[in-house]
Amino acid sequence: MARLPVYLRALTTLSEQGTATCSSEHLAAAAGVNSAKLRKDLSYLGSYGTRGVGYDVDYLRYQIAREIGVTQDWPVVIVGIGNLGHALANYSGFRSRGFRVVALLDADPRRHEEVVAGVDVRPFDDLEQIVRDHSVAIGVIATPALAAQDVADRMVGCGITSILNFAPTVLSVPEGVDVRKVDLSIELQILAYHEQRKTHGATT
Amino acid sequence: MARLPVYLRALTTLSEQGTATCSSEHLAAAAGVNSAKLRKDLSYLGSYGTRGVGYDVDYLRYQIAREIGVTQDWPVVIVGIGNLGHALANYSGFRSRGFRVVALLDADPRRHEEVVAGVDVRPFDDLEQIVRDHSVAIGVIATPALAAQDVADRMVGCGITSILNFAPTVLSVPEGVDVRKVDLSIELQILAYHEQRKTHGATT
DNA sequence: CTCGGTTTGTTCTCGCGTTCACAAACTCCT
DNA sequence: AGGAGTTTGTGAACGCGAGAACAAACCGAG
Ligand SMILES: NC(=O)c1ccc[n+]([C@@H]2O[C@H](COP(=O)([O-])OP(=O)(O)OC[C@H]3O[C@@H](n4cnc5c(N)ncnc54)[C@H](O)[C@@H]3O)[C@@H](O)[C@H]2O)c1
Ligand SMILES: NC(=O)c1ccc[n+]([C@@H]2O[C@H](COP(=O)([O-])OP(=O)(O)OC[C@H]3O[C@@H](n4cnc5c(N)ncnc54)[C@H](O)[C@@H]3O)[C@@H](O)[C@H]2O)c1
Repeated sequence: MARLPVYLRALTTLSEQGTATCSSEHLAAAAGVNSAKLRKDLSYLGSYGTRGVGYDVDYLRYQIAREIGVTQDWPVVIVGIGNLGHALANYSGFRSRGFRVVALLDADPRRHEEVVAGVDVRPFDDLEQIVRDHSVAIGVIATPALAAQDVADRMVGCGITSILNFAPTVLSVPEGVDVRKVDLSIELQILAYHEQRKTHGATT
Repeated sequence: MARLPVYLRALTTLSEQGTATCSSEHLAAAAGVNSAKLRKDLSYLGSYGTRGVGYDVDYLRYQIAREIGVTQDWPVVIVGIGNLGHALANYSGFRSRGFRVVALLDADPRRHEEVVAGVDVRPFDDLEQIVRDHSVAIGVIATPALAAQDVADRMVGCGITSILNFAPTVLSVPEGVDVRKVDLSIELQILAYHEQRKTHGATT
């Protein structure tokens, strides 16, 4: 389920606050979901709670982390080191959650002199070798929209099976490759849509 | 619906390619959805297609833009001009879609000397005045997680009713305020989850 | 040991979104 | 003008996730 990471973060927060055990009601409130939904999600992993008591925070946290795969170390490559690529490379929240940026790639030779967050920017053509050397399975695309499909094809071609795409394009990839799209303009447009309905008061 | 912006972008692409009219099948492929779903979504706005022919690209594009509210100009404030805030402020895709960044706010006085993308960074305490002067309805939070709830409260307090949150926290806001959350770590964790299932081959 | 209070795990129902399938409507060719 | 082919708009069935409700299990007090 896509909610497990949210639970994981809520549990981490609780653990840092010194909470040793918590009820589904409490955790659900921290995660912003219904308590019945939370219990159903957790029961899908197994019976890690104790009736009448609740869940052991650290134990449940480990179980969810194991289920998601955060106990492993995931090597990641980022392609397109522009505005967004810089921010992503500098983001500490990735490493702390088991994701290790092994390479930053860009097609622009002028970028290749840069070192961002301790990793030097390398030519995009190094992709195949880097993916092979580090067994990379996850790639991040932060290039302009026009280049995104080409980058995705190259990624798929050398064995990457999960792509996080920031470019505003629908990528076509073969079966078995997961793509998640983050489109900030669309997020804003959805907000604007609701905003317009609020003020304009359309009822239809 | 949350898919309208996707259709809008697909239509824009088609228009730039010189396509004057298109079938629901064609547009659905470009948007990555089922054609029946697309037709039902569009019929919700009205009957803008012609049977046996398809949809007039530019006409439909305008109708969707009007429905979403992209024909208007939406003033936006960004709070937290760190790594991510810089990238957002520099992003040209916002302005081209009707969103105008009227202010960049940060609590750190050292940031106040900076000018990012032609807009100078101002103290966070200027929030109320800026929102009032520009009738801002949409706020973007790019601060660390600990500050996010405080920032959201201040935003709500001065009349902002739509928030785009990049901090990894669940914000609690009163009824009537929309919050959309973008959490990149969660996106990666979802990919890792599927990745693990692929390789490890769990069947349960 | 028993009983009341508490909380999980699960079942059942409801509602929504998706998808199929088809009639209505339009174009073009003859 | 008429018919064949094409495409929209929509009614109906399907599937699935969400939420309510309840029984089973656990703890602690007496
Ligand atoms: N900056 C933002 O806040 C933001 C917000 C939303 C979406 N986006 C999207 O993210 C993407 C990147 O945005 P940005 O602001 O960083 O753009 P940018 O122009 O600053 O950076 C793009 C980088 O990609 C590199 N590049 C171009 N073609 C390439 C290729 N074929 N292979 C490898 N690298 C290539 C360029 O050299 C450049 O360094 C864009 O698609 C944009 O629409 C950005
Ligand atoms: N950088 C990324 O790529 C990335 C990716 C995913 C999520 N995030 C999240 O986005 C947020 C920002 O990330 P970042 O890398 O830009 O962090 P950052 O530390 O570079 O920037 C945060 C900025 O917020 C300012 N700030 C702190 N408290 C504030 C307050 N109360 N009011 C106003 N401004 C305040 C700081 O002065 C700083 O300039 C974080 O919550 C982070 O978890 C960032």
